[in-house]
Amino acid sequence: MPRVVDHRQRRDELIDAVWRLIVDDGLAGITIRRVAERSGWSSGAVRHYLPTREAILDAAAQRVSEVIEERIRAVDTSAPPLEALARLLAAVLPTDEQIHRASLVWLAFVGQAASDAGIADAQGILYRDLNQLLVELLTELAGMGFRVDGGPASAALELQAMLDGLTVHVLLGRVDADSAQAALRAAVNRLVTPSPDAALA
Amino acid sequence: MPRVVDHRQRRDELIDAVWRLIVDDGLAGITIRRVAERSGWSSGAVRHYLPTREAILDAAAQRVSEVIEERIRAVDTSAPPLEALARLLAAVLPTDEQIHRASLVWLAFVGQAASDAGIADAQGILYRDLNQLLVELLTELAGMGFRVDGGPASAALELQAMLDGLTVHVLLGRVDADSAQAALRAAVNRLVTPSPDAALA
Amino acid sequence: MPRVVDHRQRRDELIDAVWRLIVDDGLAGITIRRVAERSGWSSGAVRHYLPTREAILDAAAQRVSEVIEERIRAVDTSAPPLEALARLLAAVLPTDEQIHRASLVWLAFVGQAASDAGIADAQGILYRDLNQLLVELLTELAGMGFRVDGGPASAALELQAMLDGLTVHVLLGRVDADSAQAALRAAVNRLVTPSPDAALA
Amino acid sequence: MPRVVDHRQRRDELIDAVWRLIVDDGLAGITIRRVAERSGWSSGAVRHYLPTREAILDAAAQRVSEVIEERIRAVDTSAPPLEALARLLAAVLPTDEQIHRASLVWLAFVGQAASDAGIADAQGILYRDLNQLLVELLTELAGMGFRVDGGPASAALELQAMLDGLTVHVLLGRVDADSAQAALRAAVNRLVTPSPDAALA
DNA sequence: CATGAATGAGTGTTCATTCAT
DNA sequence: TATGAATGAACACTCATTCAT
Repeated sequence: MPRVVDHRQRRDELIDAVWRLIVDDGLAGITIRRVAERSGWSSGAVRHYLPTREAILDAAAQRVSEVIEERIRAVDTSAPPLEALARLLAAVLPTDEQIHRASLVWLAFVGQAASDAGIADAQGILYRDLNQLLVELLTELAGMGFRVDGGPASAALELQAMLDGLTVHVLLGRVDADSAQAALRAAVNRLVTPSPDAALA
Repeated sequence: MPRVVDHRQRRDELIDAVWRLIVDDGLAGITIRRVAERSGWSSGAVRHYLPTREAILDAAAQRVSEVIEERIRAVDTSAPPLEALARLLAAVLPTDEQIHRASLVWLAFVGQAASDAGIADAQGILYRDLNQLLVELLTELAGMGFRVDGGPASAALELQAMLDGLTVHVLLGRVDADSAQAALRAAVNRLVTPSPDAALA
Repeated sequence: MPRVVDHRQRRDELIDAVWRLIVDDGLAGITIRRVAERSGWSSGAVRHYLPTREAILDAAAQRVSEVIEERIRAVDTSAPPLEALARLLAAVLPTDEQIHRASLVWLAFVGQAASDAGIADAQGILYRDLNQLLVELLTELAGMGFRVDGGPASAALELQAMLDGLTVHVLLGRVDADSAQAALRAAVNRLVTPSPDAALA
Repeated sequence: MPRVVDHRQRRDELIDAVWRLIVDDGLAGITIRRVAERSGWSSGAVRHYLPTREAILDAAAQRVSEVIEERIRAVDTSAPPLEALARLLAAVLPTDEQIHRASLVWLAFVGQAASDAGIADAQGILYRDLNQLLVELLTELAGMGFRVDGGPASAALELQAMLDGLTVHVLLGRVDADSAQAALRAAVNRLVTPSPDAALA
């Protein structure tokens, strides 16, 4: 049993080294040797936990999803739904160090997803999970009498697109994180409005 | 007199081969040998026009910008501004074969832009040019009495983020092109509305 | 535990292969692939011990100095000083197989020393060590009442020049080793003569 | 006829470029491309005068011999023979810019001569011509009543060895030109002495 | 005579991977 | 579990050489 913990921890150390390499040099900078050097282990030891280069990249990509999912789950959904929605979107925008790093790695993999099934899977799960959560929240809001323009599915699609687009632009230094967050809030306010009925009530 | 060769055309042939390789195998699939094989030229001949791997990638990235800029310029801006705006956004979404290919290559490079100055430059120019055009159109609309929510700069930022986000999702098969286009149109209609004054007139 | 290997011995094997290549084809014949073939190892294995071409050449050049220094140290300096001097010079002339091979490699590197600091260093050490030893012996002889024409420093310079010149000519087949040795002995006898005082005694 | 002059002149230009490359980077720095760049001609043009790399190197090596032979022939042999001998040796030591450059190129080729017949030939001719001239002068001196230690052939061998050895050491910065010249003069004076008979006369 | 386009072999080097210890 | 020796293919790049113009 303690062995398992060791194994998990060692793998995490290695994946962290992979992330650092990706942040510094991009995906092209990932080689087993460099992962070994960065992590302080021998290349043979790396192989025990991440046997091939593909495994290394898959693990790093999967970890991105895990980290972001964790942030999503950490959002307090007991708040008023409109506030919860805003917090959720804020949680996945690259606003602090942790999510910024994770997003940089995500960005590095996005281009690979088009021609690499493993990467596409890891990113697809993240996409679908967030999409599902957005649809749920928007459906809940609709049930509470809010007007959700175009319906929950369509609104979720718009928000998620804007979220990913803003993430790209923030990471590439074209937009600052505050403007991105403001833009996202404005979009939410335009998509989800108090219903006329509610206003009458 | 030396053999006469149309340098521009040969370069274009080679870049086309590079694009095909990127579409098929992603950026990692680009090697000088493969470019040579795909293009039907020897590796030495490739070197005449694209002397290093970096030059190959830069040329391919720059071509993305050129192709998309061309599509932007081809949009009929003499149409009513709201229609022109819609057409512009439709023109850069991956709806037909040409822009789909270009966008796939764009996507492959997006992740590299974070750690490669040359790529970042080529993509930055495209970003700024489109941003400027969006701001201009939205400013024009504001001048015509439309209400542009948050002002032209903010609205342009939102639209461009959604555009890039949708592009990513369409390319990765998460959203179909029609839904993307509909989402974009809906966003425009929510951002740009006939002013109350105009309604009275 | 990793496979246990005698690094020193493996390196020596490789350097020996390098020497054989230099003797056969000159410096221009040194490529990593050829070193691998000659030594019977794979190119990747060569890299373990001599990671770059420069390292290969430096190691080969350094070995020349080591081999010749060893021969110098092997000279019996307890013999009468005039005899010791003659033996020293004979030891570094290409008279037997070992020194002949070493001198051929030395010759191959001499031309490189003018534009390669690493080679120049390896050869410079050898030059200075031999020069110092010559000066010491000549000084000793002067102290014993011999007349050293021009003084020890000047005489050492002359002898070392003649030694290297003779080496070149022997290696290039212009002079046979016996004539070279005779010439060197004659030069010594002309430079170092019994003093008139001693003659009187 | 004027064509021939052109051809000769063009070749000389090219060989001069080769020399400059050798002086700067050593023999390994010689490539046809670099010769073309240095000379200001296209690589195709170089080929007209020096069709292969081997031809380039042979021409450069041969020119060394020509330049040095010219210097030898320029020595005034009408001077008193002992003086003429000193002047001859001084003329071929790297004392001025021209002979220094030529000697650097000579040095670069010396190591190649052991494994390259073409180079060996060019250098062999120079060696033999100088040897012959030395033997002649020494024989003449012997005929004039001087004592030539060991006889003209042996003395020539010694002087030529010292000359080449000193050249190497001067070029590699181990000995300055003045000391070299002094050493050579001292050696001459030791080898060639006024005969006792002559002294009586 | 002169150009430079084109070839394809060869270079040093890096790499993922295997495996004996 | 862990090491690092060993392999050999692949990489970017350079080169000498050929040849159409």
